[in-house]
Amino acid sequence: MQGTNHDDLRRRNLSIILRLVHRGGAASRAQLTRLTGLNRSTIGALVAELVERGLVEERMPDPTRLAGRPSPIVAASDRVVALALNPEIDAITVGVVALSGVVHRRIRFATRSSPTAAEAVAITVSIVDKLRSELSEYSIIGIGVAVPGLVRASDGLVRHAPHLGWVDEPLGDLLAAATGLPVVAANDASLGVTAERYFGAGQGMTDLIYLNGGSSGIGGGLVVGGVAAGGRAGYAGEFGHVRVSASGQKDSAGIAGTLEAEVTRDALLEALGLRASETDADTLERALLASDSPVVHAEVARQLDFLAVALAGAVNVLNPQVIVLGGFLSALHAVDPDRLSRAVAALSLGTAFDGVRIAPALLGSNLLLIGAAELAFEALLLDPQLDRGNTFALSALGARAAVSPASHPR
Amino acid sequence: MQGTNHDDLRRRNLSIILRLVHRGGAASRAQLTRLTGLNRSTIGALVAELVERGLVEERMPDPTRLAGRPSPIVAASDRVVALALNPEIDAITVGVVALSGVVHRRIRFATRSSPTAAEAVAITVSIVDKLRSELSEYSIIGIGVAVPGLVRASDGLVRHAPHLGWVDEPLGDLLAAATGLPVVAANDASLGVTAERYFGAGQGMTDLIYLNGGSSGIGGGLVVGGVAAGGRAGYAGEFGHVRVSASGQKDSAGIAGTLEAEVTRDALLEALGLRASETDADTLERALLASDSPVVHAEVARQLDFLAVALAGAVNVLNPQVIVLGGFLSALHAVDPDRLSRAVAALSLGTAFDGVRIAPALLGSNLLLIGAAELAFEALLLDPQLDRGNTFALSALGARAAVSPASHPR
DNA sequence: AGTGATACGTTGCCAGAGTCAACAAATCAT
DNA sequence: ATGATTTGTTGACTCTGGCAACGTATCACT
Repeated sequence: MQGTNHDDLRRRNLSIILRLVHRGGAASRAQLTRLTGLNRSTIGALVAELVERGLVEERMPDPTRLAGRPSPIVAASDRVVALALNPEIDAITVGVVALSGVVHRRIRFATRSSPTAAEAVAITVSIVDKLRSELSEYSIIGIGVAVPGLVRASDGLVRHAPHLGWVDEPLGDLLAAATGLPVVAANDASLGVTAERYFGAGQGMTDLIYLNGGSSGIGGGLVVGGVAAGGRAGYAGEFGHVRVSASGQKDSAGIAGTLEAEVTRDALLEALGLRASETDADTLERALLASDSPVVHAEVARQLDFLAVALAGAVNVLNPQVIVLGGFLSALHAVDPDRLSRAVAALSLGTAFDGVRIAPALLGSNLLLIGAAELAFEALLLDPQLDRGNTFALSALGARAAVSPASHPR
Repeated sequence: MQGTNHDDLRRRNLSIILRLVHRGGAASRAQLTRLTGLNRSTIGALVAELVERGLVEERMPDPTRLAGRPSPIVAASDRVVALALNPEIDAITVGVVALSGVVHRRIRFATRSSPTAAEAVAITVSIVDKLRSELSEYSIIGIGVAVPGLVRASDGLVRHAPHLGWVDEPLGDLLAAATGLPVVAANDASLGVTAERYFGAGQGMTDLIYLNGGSSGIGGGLVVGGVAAGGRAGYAGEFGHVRVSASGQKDSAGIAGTLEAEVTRDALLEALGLRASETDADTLERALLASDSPVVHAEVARQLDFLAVALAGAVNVLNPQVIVLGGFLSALHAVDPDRLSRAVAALSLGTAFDGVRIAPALLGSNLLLIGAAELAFEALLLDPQLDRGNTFALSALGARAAVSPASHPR
């Protein structure tokens, strides 16, 4: 329970304004005045400080059709960026995402085999090194990592990433040492919920559930009472391992009858007669919608019914406003939204399900990059007055081979 | 996204101090200084304001064995109270709970049959009326109601309380009109979690799950990321209706195979050969522990295994620090804690279950009164500067029959 | 075009809250 | 009794947001 003093007050207000323009998009000063309830002069002073720190930019007019003096538009800067990293089985993806929401760059480096943590770091460093000249024009806040597995929130230790074959890999520390930048890492699904919550299907929601179906399982995340649920150690959101059936079918963790064991993309592909390697999310959805095979329909119905058990459980316990489905779960939902709705309704309390919307995820392939960048931005959003040694980090990166990280000043 | 101005700052700091002494018990000024990080002089001023408002009292010294000038002890007032109300099938319980945590009074009014909402209000008013002289010495903040059913958080409308047979009863409005006091109502289980969180087995926890087993079902509540989860409309925490089995056994809401359908107190009593009416929670626990009947053991094992399914699901999704079990679930747990632990471990991700403690609820019969009072105190804790017209309310109460509530000033 | 209305940024002054430093007070240790 | 230590108290200070008057930029109507 921290007390609040004068400095905190300023910080908070700066933070609130920066959050507003970052998450809500550009806004006029007048709008900020109304949204925050602060005085015009105060907004003026706060915006001025943010401009001076290079965090926001003021664009003039904007074709306004209102009477009165036009209000300058305040927008989050394009030049303040976070690096986003997403290691996967067959590729490392690095993104350069601006505070304004723009994804400046997105580089996918395909790997022959699943990379080790050290390889992932090396590849990231080499990609970033190639971008040096471009990056030198930006202020780099830090690196956000979306890991397909369980990550300890405190230090970015990857506890267990089954698909990558990583166990207790100190990815966060390795990356920080190699780049000199602050690194934050989290589970990919929980970053998906962050992205969808601020920029996608969950905008403005305080209670939402997000489930993502990937090739290797089902993950998810949740927002409860406006707070992203991390749990005791950041492992919350593992909807895939919730039990939904009495069958003996086991999932990747060896637990029987779970959502992940019953609802799989592979089973859908098999029913459709498609190959996993050549089927992305959109193709799958189109194929499912186009199919009139009774086998496919039966499989879809079976999976929807199991999905409903998990969703109903979550509805009863969390009484959310919206359930967002991503990946192949979105395709599954698209085939027969009514069936899913009815099944969830049948298995949940009427009052709790009342008003719950089931919606497909809106953000596509940039989802994880945006989520990961958001994670890195969080420190800045929390304290816009924080000094950032971005130039340093970059030079450190260039000299990485020659100088040991420990010898850098600071 | 509200901005913070000077007044808010003061309010926040007052709020933080009041919360600290209310929830953490009495503390010296020096301790408050350390806890909040605020300046000594600031703490002095803030405490002085709280004293002046009658919300806290300063007791002198306290046998301290430290060197230095002794610091006055700041304690929440005994004279600032909330009324707590808990309507049940066979009784109405009214409590007078002080901000200090003391339960001044607890009056149980047995009813022959399940009371209607109007009857509950009438009984409450008459009980409060009898306490008039005692209450006149107190400052009454408001009324908190713990309802065994679904309550809309915004206005205290009881949507559905199956055991009382209430549907859409505007209990909150009725009580407010009859007493002139602010009324807040919530589900009894979610108030249980509040009470346990602040004063019981969940002290200091940011992520906890609470399940309570009552004679008529299983309810619960949860705290996620330090925030009590209410959900979209305050219906969160209905663990009883989560599906745990493929059986056709239906629960009170007509859903098959749920926790509430499989895990019941009646089944335990039947196995033990006991009568519901003459068995309270303690008796049940003792009987279960003493029994060596294989029938009883089998039933306990069966129920524990189903309970484990629900808990494991919650563990996977929420990654809590502690699971608190109340009511007959506490007794069930006491019989074979290891079995439950092992079963939950087997059904949840190792990393997510790692470090989760399963503990019995600590607060006994005052649980709901404390939780309900806490609900009523919340407004005061949020804004200690709020003016309260307590004297008014009391006189209004006495004159209730003669004067219509609308004609009261303010 | 000219004029008024409207909306908004700017400026200088003010009030309130927390900080700071010096001092006083109350205890323990020697 | 003296000093060390911890803490409350007091008044000067700083910083932040509020406020009101003023200036400015647009729209709408004549």
